[in-house]
Formats: sequence, structure tokens, C-alpha cells
Amino acid sequence: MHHQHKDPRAAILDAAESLFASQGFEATTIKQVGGAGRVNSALLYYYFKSKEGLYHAVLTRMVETLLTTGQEHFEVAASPEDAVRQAVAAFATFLLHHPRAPNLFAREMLDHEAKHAADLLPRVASGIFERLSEAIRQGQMEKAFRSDLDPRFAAISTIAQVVYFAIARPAVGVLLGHGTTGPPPEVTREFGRHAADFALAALARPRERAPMLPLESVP
Amino acid sequence: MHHQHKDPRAAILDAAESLFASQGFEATTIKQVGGAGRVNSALLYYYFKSKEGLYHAVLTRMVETLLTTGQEHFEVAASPEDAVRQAVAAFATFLLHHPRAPNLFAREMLDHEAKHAADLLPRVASGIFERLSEAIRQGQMEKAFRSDLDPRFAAISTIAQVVYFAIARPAVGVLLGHGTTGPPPEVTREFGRHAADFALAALARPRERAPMLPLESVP
DNA sequence: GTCTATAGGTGGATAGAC
DNA sequence: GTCTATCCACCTATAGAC
Repeated sequence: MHHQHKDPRAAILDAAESLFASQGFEATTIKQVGGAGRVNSALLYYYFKSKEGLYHAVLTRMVETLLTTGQEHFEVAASPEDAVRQAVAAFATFLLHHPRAPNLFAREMLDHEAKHAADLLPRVASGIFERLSEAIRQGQMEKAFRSDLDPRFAAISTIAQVVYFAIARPAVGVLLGHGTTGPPPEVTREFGRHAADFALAALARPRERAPMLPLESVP
Repeated sequence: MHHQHKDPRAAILDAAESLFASQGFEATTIKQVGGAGRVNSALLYYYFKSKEGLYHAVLTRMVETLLTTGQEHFEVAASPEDAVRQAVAAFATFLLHHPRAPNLFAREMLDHEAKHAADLLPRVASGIFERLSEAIRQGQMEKAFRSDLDPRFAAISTIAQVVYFAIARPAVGVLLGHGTTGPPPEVTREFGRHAADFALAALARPRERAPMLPLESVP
């Protein structure tokens, strides 16, 4: 999975990302980072100001990747329905390559109330959530979606499913009968499809319109 | 908010619950617990085996409360639709009284892969998730819900919304324009209603049936 | 049951050789 | 740029007086 690094800086970043995500910031020691990255642990202070500085660098790099992935998916969306599917797919793709990413972000919310991500959150908000909300609003205007749901709330509900599934892996695993190690990859992919279906089913107009019929014909 | 305690054990539990939830297990020190509970910090080792033992006691007490709340709500559910609303309401009620609870559980998943909650998760699974899944399955059999969604996945999607909203408060706050302190209580309640609506909209049968009509009359 | 004092161990960070 | 050695702060846990 992980290839050898010539660049010590990248090696440190990779090791730190993995450790912070799996153990948390406080529980991860400088020496663990050095060990995992096969780099002298004192070297960390040459490339980064402090343990916190390293942490911030890890968060920043990950957000950039997420934004790029989101960008690529939204670009190919042809309709509001498609945009919803693409938004879910963007997260699913991102999670496939960075399985621990939700852990890292979730921790940042929990441990530091997003203090270190204060400059990053608005970029995620405008880069992904706002675009999804906008697509939903668009679908409502085009009468493709029901209009009694708040577009921003609906966007949160959509993304929440897949992010929760990733964060609460142990709990979800127990619920689905796979134990605390969490569900196998196949089930995870299956849930990704389900999440898009669930969101689109919620957004769908409740009853079939009778298109093209004059109003008088409706009882 | 917090009343004075005569019972040092309860004082320690309350202080630890609050601190573990807001800072995490590793970042919380014994002396902070003692300080917040107005109890000598060495006393902790008289009532609990260790810092880990205290942590486990906090988790256990919280799960019991959640299960009781869930129980009470499910008991009054008269229909599958009602059960879905009651499940969301159970979590909403619980979160109202224990705003930091999701943080605590989320941390346990993230920091320790639910190691300390291994004995608690099955109880939550069977006490709440299974009952919600069962209600959804029931609704599908009664033709009240669409039948192309996996009941267990649908249960996860339903709960995911409200739990995600609680965990990702800072991110959700930024998205909705309230800053990293998170949305005000009113918006939180509003989202609770939305979550139930969203889930029921997703579960609803896609088109209106023509009830009681003989089959031949359908074109 | 409650408190003081402290042992024993570890972690972040730096100084300075190479 | 990289490594060794180490300082200092702080944390968990216990011993033992009261």
C-alpha cells in the first residue's frame, strides 16, 4: 500500500495522517510518527513548527484532496438528480482512497471544536455543501424534486448518511452482524448506492403528476 | 445547570462525562476531573479501579439512559410511520438532555474502535436499531412503505441524519451560516423535524395507489 | 472515606555534533 | 539535513497519614 519515500516531509505527513486518524492527536506521540515514517523523530521539528503544526498540515492536505474530488464529480453532473448522485459518489470515492479521512475530520470537530480547521471549513462548505444545496434547489425549481424540504437540510441529510456510516463503522458493523471490525467493503459499496437512492427517494415528488393534462380533468 | 452533589461517586461520574465528551479520554486528566467535580482527585481511585474504569462506567451509564429513552418512545408507537418518528424523537430527546453524548460515543468509535463499548454496542443494536429496522420491515409488508429499500440500511440512514448533525456541529454551523459554534437550538429542533420528514419521504411508496379499485380498471 | 505527597514513567521539544 | 542525548513538564497511580 505505502511506497517508500525519498522525501522525508511526505513520509512524515503520511505517517502522521494515518496515526492521527486511527488514534487521535493527543494519543499519537512524536516518536510513533517517526517510527511509522521511518524517519528520525527529531526531524519532525525541522520540517514543521510543532506537533500542532504537523497536524494542521495533515488536515490541509486532506481538505484539498476532498475539494478536488468534489470538483471533478460536480463537473460531470448533468441534472439535479445527477448532482445528488455525484455528491454521494464524490464522498464514496474519496473515502475509498482515504478510509480514515472521516475519522480525522470527526476528531477535529470533537477534540478541538474545529479550531484547527477554522480556515478549512468554509472552503468545504462552499466547495461541496453549497453546490449540493444549490443543485437541490434547482431541482425543486424545475419541479423534479418536492419543494417542501429545505435544500440545505436535505443536503446535510444526504451527506450525513455516508459520513455517519464511515465514522460509526464499529456500531454499524454490529448492527449489520459483522462485529466491531465493521462491514466488509462490498457492504460499504452497497450502502453507498443505498444512500443515493434513499436521498433521491426522499427528494422525489410524492405523487405522479398527470403531465400534459388540462387542469379541469383533475377531480 | 449542575447541582451540588453529596455523593462523590456521582460527582466524579458527572464531571468525567462532561470532560471526556468535550475533550476526549486521553486529553482529560485525573486532576481536571477532581477539580470539575470538587472532589480530591485521588478519591477517584477509591471509587474506580483506574482512569479506564471510570471511563467505562461513564459509557455504561449513558447507554442505559439511551436505552431507557428509546424504550419509552417505542412503546407508544402505533404504526410503522409512527415508529420512525418516535425513533428520531427518541434520539432528539436524548440529545436534548445529553448534548455531548454523541461526542462521547463517536470518540469511543474513533479512539478505541469501540473497544470499551464492545459489551454495550449489541445492547444498543438490539434495543434501538433492530426495533427500528423491524418497524420499517413491518411497514413494507403492510405496503405502507416502498419495498425496494433495505430496512436495516434505511434505519441507519434515518438515525445517521440526527447523529451526524450533533457530531458535526461546527461544520453544520458553518454550512448554515452560524459559524463554528454551531446552529442555535431552534435550528437543531427544526432539523429534527426535517430528519423525520426526510426519512418518511424516502420510505413512502413512490406513487399513490388507487385503493379499493378492481385491478381491471388500471390501464 | 478523604487528603498529602510523591514515586515512576512518558511525552514534546531543543541543543548541538556531524 | 540528519541524528544523539537530554531537559523539563506533566500525568497516572499509590503509599500512608488522618
